[in-house]
Amino acid sequence: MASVEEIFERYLSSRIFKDREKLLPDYVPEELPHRDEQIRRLATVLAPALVGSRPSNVFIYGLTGTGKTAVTKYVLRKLREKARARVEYVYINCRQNNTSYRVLAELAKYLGVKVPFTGLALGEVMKRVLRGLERKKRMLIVVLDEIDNLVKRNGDDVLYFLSRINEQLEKSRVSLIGITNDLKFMEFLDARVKSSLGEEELVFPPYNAIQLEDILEKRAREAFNEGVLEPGVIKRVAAIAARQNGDCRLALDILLKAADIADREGSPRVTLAHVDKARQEIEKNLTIDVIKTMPLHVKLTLAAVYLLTRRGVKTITTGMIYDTYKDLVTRVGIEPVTQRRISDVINELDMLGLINARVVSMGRYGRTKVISLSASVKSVEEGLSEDLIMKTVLGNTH
DNA sequence: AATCCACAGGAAGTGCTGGGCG
DNA sequence: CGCCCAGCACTTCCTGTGGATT
Repeated sequence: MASVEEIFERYLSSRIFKDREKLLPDYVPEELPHRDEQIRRLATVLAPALVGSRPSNVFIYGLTGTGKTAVTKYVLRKLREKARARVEYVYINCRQNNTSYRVLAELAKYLGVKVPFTGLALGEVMKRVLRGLERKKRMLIVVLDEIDNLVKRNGDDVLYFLSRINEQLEKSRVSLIGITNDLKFMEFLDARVKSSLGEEELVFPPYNAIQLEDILEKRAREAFNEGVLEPGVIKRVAAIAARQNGDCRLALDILLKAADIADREGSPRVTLAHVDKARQEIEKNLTIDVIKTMPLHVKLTLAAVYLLTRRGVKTITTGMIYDTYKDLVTRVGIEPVTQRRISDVINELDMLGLINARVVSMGRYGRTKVISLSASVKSVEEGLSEDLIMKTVLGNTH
């Protein structure tokens, strides 16, 4: 075991990083390669704000890691500089603030209006937001990132409110920018919200391997000392990310992790082996983190799938999972939830990417879902065993 | 061609939490 | 204090259905 001094000392003498910050996910670089088209279009749409006229609402589509958030922040920052305080923007992430109430509360907080984090009626929060806006006397651009999280759970009442808010405002104006990685998102919306929100649409295509390489190359020059990357490292990282729908965030994640691993090992260079290790570790940590934070019955359901898989069952169905689940539950002395609920839980696990579920008709033998584990058996095992109850349940099941 | 399985998944409601407001 | 609010995990009750078997 290295002493604290040794750890710090080694970190300071690291010859790998020049500026590690440049690889962190919230860093927005001064240059966004291969997004000129999107930057130009967004700037064109927002430009009217400079002369005090309300820009059209914008809707931005694109898979994760295609630069949607980065481009939006980039353009808005420039806009605010040029506009000299006449234009402001709020950025609200709807994955963290995933209810109608929380989004409005976040907006209120930005406006300097006091709103408790629970307890009020929605209408009351809307009133306060309105009052806060009038007091501001500004052009405000509201960015709702990962907006699909909001609508799928809560419906579009907040969106409806926001999209018609200008009718109730005299001294201020509001424009909306909605960002989503769900391409079918618009279908969920009320027609009126749809037409209002989709005044302008912007699509962010995924990066291909060559573009990713280019981006990584530029970023690596800022973040690393010269010559620390073994040849082929960037190509490998780009290739992995390109396979994952051209996800640039993932690419930067892997690169950072690989460098961290190399650093920790005291290696003077980042090698291809480090990249592979980083990819595995990221994948594993992701699933373990998800599993750790799941509620008990979801964990038990996943455990049921895990057990059936380990027993070598060929086609796992909803009914089988429910039976195994009930078995596990009674073993810990808890009341089982209904099959209806487990049916939903299975869908949740599917969406989290931990399992793979698809509806299949087996004719005479009914219509059900066929489920398979899609996360690695090992990470599931590890994720579940962090839970004390799960540990005992799985412990005496062989 | 009709049947019927084993669920899917919608709708509505309940009970609880953690907080309002007057 | 009593009543109201949003959100959540869950229940109850329900209708719908693809296709192998009869």
